[in-house]
Amino acid sequence: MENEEENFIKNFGLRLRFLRLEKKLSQEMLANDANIPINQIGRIERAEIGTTLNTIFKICKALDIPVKDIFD
Amino acid sequence: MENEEENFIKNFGLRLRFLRLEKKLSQEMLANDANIPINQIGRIERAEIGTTLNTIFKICKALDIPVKDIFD
DNA sequence: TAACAATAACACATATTTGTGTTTATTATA
DNA sequence: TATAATAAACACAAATATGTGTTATTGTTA
Repeated sequence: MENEEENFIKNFGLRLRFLRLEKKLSQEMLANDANIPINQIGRIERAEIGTTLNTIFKICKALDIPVKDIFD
Repeated sequence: MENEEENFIKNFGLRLRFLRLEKKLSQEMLANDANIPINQIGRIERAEIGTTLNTIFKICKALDIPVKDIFD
């Protein structure tokens, strides 16, 4: 049985990866657009961290999607 | 001219407060339900901090709403 | 007014994320 | 194979959030 919170973080990471690839962006390109470190995208996608509102906002802006869409 | 990220954090706080009051919960009651410190709710509502995925998940679960609803 | 509940506003140690850099795997392509 | 592009994995300091506690302020009600 999985931990609920960990599962949420993992799903968030998978969703981010899906949306990023959908736009045909590399982690590096997205990181540059969002003005965050290159490694940060990978850490989030691999669910190593539970990122913050600031980073979520910057990423969604770079992906050109409403923030709520990343929680679908 | 407002900073976009700060504005996002502020809106998140206002939205949380609205949803909490809608359910007629005090900060303390919500904090207990979400199993987070009492002060944390206030800090988020006042936009003192840009909270993390973990806390967002716990709060939304306590409010009994999908996470995406807090980003409307 | 007095008493109470709720929130704000502090302080401080701990935990986590962020930012920066480097190195190693992996994947795709010529 | 060889090369390049991409991603993973690692380390570490700095910044921020969390967790805990206390005190002050605000709002409501008797």
